[in-house]
Amino acid sequence: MPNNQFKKGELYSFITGKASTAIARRLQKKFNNAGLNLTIEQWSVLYHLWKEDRKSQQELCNATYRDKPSITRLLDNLEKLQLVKRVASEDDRRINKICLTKQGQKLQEHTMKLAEETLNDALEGVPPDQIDLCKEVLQKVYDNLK
Amino acid sequence: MPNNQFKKGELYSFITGKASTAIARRLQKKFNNAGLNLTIEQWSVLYHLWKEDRKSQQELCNATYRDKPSITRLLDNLEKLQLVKRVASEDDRRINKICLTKQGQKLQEHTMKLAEETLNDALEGVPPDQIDLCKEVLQKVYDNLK
DNA sequence: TTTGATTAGTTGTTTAACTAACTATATGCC
DNA sequence: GGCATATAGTTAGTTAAACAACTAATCAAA
Repeated sequence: MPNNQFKKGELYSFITGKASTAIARRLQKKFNNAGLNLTIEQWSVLYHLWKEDRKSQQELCNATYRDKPSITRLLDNLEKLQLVKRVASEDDRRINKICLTKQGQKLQEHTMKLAEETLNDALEGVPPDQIDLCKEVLQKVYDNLK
Repeated sequence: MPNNQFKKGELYSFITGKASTAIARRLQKKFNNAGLNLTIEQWSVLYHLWKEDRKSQQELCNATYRDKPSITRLLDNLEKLQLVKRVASEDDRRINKICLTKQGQKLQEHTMKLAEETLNDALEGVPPDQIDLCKEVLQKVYDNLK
């Protein structure tokens, strides 16, 4: 086995796991320490609803890069936590519009602050132009695989 | 809510999810298409065993950034597939040395080739120096959060 | 207008991550 | 030797991802 392949393997682990899971774990810990009973996955759904409410489940799939069953279950749990409500669309009865509850809205400010902190922790000492370039590379990777 | 926070949110989603899950999904598909009954997570454990056999479970935890229960279950499944075997250490009976079976060894060449293909697909058109810089940024992120 | 295809969402099943609580072995100190 | 502590690994319970198979509503074309 040529050594080259293991080098690529290292690169693979960088891209697929290490940094991204570290960020998610850090944010999750901040949530837990703040007494917020919320998973990162649930937060990532709320995030897109804070930008624009009343999205359909399909729109949430596209926004969060998840498939439909994943969104169904995440919304099940978010409804149990009374953070969102499914509201049947009047125009098209197949569609659920997902609405934030008061409680769901209230979480925005605090959790976004914790997310910002997490990113600041993560990116400390990384120059802005390198952040931009890294973002470009990751976007390119995503586009390449679309 | 200042718009700045949503910009950071976008960055967050770039780093934590999009590209990395796209790569993993692509490789998983290659495995499935090749008729390999193997998850990416299982493969990532085998990967470290191919580099060096007879690692303890704790060493696999460190190598793969997983906790002990995760490794326990992954090894349960890898044992079911008869790709590895737990062998009690003679020096310290708390320790399991994880050994590749013949079948486990045989998977290396094919799957590493598919992983290399996946990385080539993912990184097509990205100059090597940008790949290196991206890798450095992700390493820095990981170190910042350690 | 009815039939066929498409779209939106749900359910079932398997695999995996994370936390907490647990057992068993080893180590260090008195 | 005996006790406290640390280390290696397992088990239990919840949440989530991926895939396949499913229901219900809509749309389009004959």
